[in-house]
This record gives sequence, C-alpha cells and structure tokens, in this order.
Amino acid sequence: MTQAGYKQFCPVAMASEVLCTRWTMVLMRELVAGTTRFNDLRRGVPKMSPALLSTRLKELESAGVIERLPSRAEKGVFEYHLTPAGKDLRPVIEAIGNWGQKWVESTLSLRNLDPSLLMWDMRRNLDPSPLPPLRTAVQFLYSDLPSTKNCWWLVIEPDGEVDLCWSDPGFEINLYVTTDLRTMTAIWMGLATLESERDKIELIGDRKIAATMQVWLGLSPFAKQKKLAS
Amino acid sequence: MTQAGYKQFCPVAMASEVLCTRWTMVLMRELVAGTTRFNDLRRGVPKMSPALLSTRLKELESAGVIERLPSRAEKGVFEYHLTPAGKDLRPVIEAIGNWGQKWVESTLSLRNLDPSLLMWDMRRNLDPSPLPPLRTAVQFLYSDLPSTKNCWWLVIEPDGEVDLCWSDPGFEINLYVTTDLRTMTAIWMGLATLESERDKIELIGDRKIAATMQVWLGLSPFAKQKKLAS
DNA sequence: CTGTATCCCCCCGGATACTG
DNA sequence: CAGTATCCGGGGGGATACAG
Repeated sequence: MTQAGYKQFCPVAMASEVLCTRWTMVLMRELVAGTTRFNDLRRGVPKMSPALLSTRLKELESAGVIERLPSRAEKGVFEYHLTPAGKDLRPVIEAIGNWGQKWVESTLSLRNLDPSLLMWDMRRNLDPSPLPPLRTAVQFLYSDLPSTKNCWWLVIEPDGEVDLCWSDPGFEINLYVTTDLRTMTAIWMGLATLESERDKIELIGDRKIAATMQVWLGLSPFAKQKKLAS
Repeated sequence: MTQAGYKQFCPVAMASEVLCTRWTMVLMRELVAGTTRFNDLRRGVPKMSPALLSTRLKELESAGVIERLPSRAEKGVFEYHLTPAGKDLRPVIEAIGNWGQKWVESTLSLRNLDPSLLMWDMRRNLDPSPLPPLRTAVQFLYSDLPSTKNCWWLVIEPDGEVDLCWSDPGFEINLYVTTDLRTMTAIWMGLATLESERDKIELIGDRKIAATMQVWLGLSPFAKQKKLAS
C-alpha cells in the first residue's frame, strides 16, 4: 500500500503517496471540515478502527499536513489542527467531492445510508441564522429504522451552537420531522428537495421553523454541484 | 483496499473508492495526459505490474471513467479513452499535482530520479514551435549514469511529432546536452532553470536551438506552481 | 503489442480488548 | 476521553512467465 511508494518524481505521485491510502482522503475531509478531536473524528469515520485512525493521524503529522497540539480549552486533551499545507488540501477535497457528486450514481451513494453519519453531518452544516434567538429543538424520526436508532434530536442553542442527541434531551420540541432515512439523506445531499419530497416527509410543530427548514438545514457542501450521472 | 468500500454516502468517500486505490491516481494522470495504449501506459507507470495495470483499467472502465475501444488507426489494437466523467477528473489531478508541487519537499521528489520517465515526460510536453521546420535531433547524455541508460535522443519531426530513442537514431545531431540526471529533472520540474544551472549543464551544437531550449523544453505541467516546502 | 495466468508473500487493516 | 496492544486472516499486489 504505502508499502514502498511509486518511485516517481511527479508531484501527483508524491502527493498520492500521502493522500491515496485507505481511509486517508475520507479522514482529510473530516479534518478539513474542522473536526479536531480523536473521538469526534471517530464519529465522522465510524467504520475506521481506532488503531488505523491513530496510524493515519501520525502519518499525516509526519507528512506535515496536521499538527497534534494540546487543547487550549481542556487540559490533558489533544487536538489535531491543519497546518498551512493541510489547509491547502481543501481544493483537493473539494475537487474530489464535486466530481463524486457529479458522476457517482446516486443509487450507489444511497446504498450507504447511515443515520448517525447523516445527523453528524447535519449538525455540522446547520445554519442557525433563520431560527429565532431561542433554544430550538428538532426531533428527527426515521420511521423505517429499528427503534434503537430511529430517533435523533438537534438542539440549537441561542448562541448558535448545535448539539446532537440520540436520547431525548427533555426540552420542549419545536419541530417534529418524520420521514425515512433515504429521503432525508437525498434531501441533505441535494439530490431532492423538501418540496419535491413533501409527500414523504411530515413536519409537525412550529410553522415558521418548518417553513424555513430548507434554509436552516444547510445541506451537504457538495449539494450545489450539478449531478450528471443518474 | 477496495476491499469493501467506506460505507459512506459522502461524495468524497464514493469518489475515493474509485480513485484512491494503489496506483490509480498515477495511472489517471497518465490517461488525463492523453496516453491511450497499454504499453504506452506501462512506460508512464513502469513500476506497476501489467497484471495490476490491467485490473485497474477494468475497474476504471466499470466505474465509467474510461472506455476501451478498438484503434481507428491500427486494427487489432485497443485504446483507452476518457469518458466525459474521466475528462472531468482533470481538475482533481491538477489539484493534487499542484498541491504536491507546492508542499512535497523537493529532496523527496528528487530521490526518485528515473531517466526513462523523465525523457518520456519530456517527449510529451515538448513544444516544437520555436524550432526550425526541419527534423531536429537532440542528444541527452547523463554523465552520472551507467552507459546502458545514460544516452537518449529526442527527434522532432517537421510535423511536430516527437520520438524518443534510447539507441542512436543515426540522424545528424543538432544539439548535444550533457548534464546529470538530477539537474535535468530539477529543471524540468521547474525547481531550477537552465540559467541557474548553467555551470552544471553543457550545450553543444546549433546555437539557436540551444538558445531557445528553455522554451521548447516545455517543462512539467506543474512547473508553474510555486514551491513552498523546501 | 496487448494483455493473462499463476504463484505466493507480506502486510494492511479489521476486530476486540484494554489502559492511563 | 484518547488512544494502545495484540491477534490474525484475507487479499492486494509484486514478480515472472507466457499466450493470442
């Protein structure tokens, strides 16, 4: 794999030695998105074993792409931050993501549904600006999933911080969203809209919050890229 | 590697399943550069075994990135051509190459010197326009290499076609270039210039051809990208 | 020239458990 | 929370020879 390198002076080959090993590009997407802590990275890359995650982080560090630094906020905790070289990988991630959005068939993408991944991404890209300056709680119920994994809550604090819960936070719920996982994922990826899927999605609660959902929902960073593959 | 996929609907993950397997990105660079035939691809990716090359080509074909078509020119010969999806990978290759040029230390790149690869790339990017409309033959002698691999000839035909030879083509030689492989590679990569290395490179022959060498040499597609890593 | 066929090693990386 | 330790199997892919 990394098992020797390509022995080519070409910059594409040299960069590929760093980036094109298993899981690395997906991990970089997570880092470029701003995740800094080990267990947060694990949530973004749940199928990657912690051992391999640790290995890759060290490789990226020695490649000069990330730095491991003690957290300013909490002592005894470390954070992984992009170096300038790492920040400069954003165009690479964007190019790959845009290509994937444009050319990978959505039937293939939508074969990989995962509610925790979807909710984790939704949390990250949620745009609180159209919401009232009060704590807002939204419940997502995926009617096609077993009860252990079908109910999620997003809690948007007045300061704009967003929390994701998998157990009832106990707050008053301002909006109940009921749909199936595939529909919600397609909407979030930009493959469909709330409008186009309105017969598959049920919104109950505050009408203003429901009306602005297409805005505060945020969507995937690649949702704007036009799709050309079926 | 491909051994299961990432199980993520994210376009970055889906695209990485196609692109981020061993050798694939380097092979794509070759295809994006316009190489179409199996043995030409082998020259561009010499350390890749033919079996794996064949496997990757099939994977790329089934991913919809390339098409295998019978050659129009020669019968019984097949060619690999980019599909629209494949052509759309050019920005991805460029992003990765530019990042590599900018951030991978040149001492690392220059550890992977290879005269046949360099000459093959030079052949491809050579710009015949400043040369006279006659057959032009240039000999490259790498004084630091064993005699089996130290002498190469580029023959530029009047129609602009460029041939690479590793045995004396027998034509009159218009320019003799003598240097070491590292210097020539650094120049071609844009890490140095003919001017900056003039004490390490000897040009004998037609003075006009020598004078325009920095132009007709063409350089790597990534040579213009500024270098930030030492 | 354009690939296939085969062999086989090695090591990648998945799983799981555990620790400071 | 932030990783490490260990085990182990499967298969990726390198090497080589050969075939249409």
